[in-house]
Amino acid sequence: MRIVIARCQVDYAGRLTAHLPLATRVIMVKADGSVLVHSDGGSYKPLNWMSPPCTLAVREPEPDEDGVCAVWTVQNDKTDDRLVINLHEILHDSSHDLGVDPGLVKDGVEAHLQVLLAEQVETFGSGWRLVRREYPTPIGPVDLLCRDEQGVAVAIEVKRRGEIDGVEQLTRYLDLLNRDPLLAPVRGVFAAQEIKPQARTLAVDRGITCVTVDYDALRGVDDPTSRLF
Amino acid sequence: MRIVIARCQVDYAGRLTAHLPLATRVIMVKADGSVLVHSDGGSYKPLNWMSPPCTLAVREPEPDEDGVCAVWTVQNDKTDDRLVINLHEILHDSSHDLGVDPGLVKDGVEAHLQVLLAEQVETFGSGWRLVRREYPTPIGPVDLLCRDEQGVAVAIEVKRRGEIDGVEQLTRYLDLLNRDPLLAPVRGVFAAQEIKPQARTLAVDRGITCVTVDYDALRGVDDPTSRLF
DNA sequence: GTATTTATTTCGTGC
DNA sequence: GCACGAAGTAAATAC
Repeated sequence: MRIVIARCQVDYAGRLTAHLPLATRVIMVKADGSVLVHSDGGSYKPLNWMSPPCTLAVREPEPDEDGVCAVWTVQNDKTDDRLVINLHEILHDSSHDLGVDPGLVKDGVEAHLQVLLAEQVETFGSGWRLVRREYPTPIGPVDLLCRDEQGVAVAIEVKRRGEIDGVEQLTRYLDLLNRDPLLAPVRGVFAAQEIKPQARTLAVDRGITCVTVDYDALRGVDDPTSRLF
Repeated sequence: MRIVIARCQVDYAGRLTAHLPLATRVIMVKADGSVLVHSDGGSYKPLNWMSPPCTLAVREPEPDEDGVCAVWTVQNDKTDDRLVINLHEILHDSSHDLGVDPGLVKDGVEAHLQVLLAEQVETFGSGWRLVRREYPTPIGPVDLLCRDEQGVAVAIEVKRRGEIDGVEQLTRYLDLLNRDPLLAPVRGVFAAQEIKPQARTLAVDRGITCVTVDYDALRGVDDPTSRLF
């Protein structure tokens, strides 16, 4: 990992064209050759960057390139994406051996929510039972297929954040499932930690029940031995 | 901007829980208090981070925290998201004044594609004319509304990459527009630089015409004085 | 390998 | 300020 702090001007050409005027920024060059240009604010996203696989070439400035002390060209090895950095003044330059990172361990994503709800289908109503998780259809699996207390089939779409796309997806599943005489009529439930107003409106309009689920509460009831970690 | 290179262990708790085992990494602390933890590879995305607004608190290790030389806690000011960094060995620590960044100038996104197509509706067929760009409907504006060579109304959805969502969106617009007796019948055209097979299948099934557009060719014909820069 | 879905998405834009 | 759509989306996962 090489870290350079420099007054520089950056141009990107590839899927779009972007330009950064002359200013002081941090340039990170990673072991795989990828380059990140960061400012002193904003989010975790760099102002400009080049993803691996790519190659960094350094050249001296031409006589007419006024004030430039070096030109870095980072060329993607597979596409014609290119990043050109005109360095005007280098304020810091250091290299460090970091080794390979052991990587991140995660928990709490949609998959886990689906597992928890499958274990606790009574969240939706007393007497409900799970038919199966990832119930297959020709256009993809439905998250959960259940039977309610009266034995009526219910297709449940699980999202962390419920948006309009999820309602469209569930609608397509319901259309298909209702063609199956062994299942029909099939009701729909849209379950998410948070449901956007537009999504809720569309769902209700289509006769789909919206359920807001509490992830922490589900996790609290969860059997600790089945935890991901 | 403060840059620290250290052997550290990182834990995030918030919308999910994530853990980074002990390893050497780069920690960036930006002027707005945000923190980024980078490894020497992967993408431009940090392994772990905290977005502003947030506050960094540093404390001495407890006697039972073996091998830890400092504990950094980065707490989001608005949510209960928290990042805890256990520093075991600091290999580098420097601070730099970068000033405010003048920001990025972009070109080539969907908006520009829409402008180019609006200027060159004959791309779709000889004799076509533009009624208006961003034609309003109750559920949002249609990218382009045109009349074909026979005067039939056509709603055009423009995307850089044509996916199934875009077809769903155009379908909703067409449903609405076809209720307007002054417009009906309204045809649909799905225009993108690249159209995914599934999206194409769905579009064709719904009687929507798919058009693959060449951005470079459109730009080549473009009047240079109307360019964004 | 390709296609699909998710994301601690982030980021802009319109209301 | 909130809601929605796009992103040089990137990254993980299913097929």
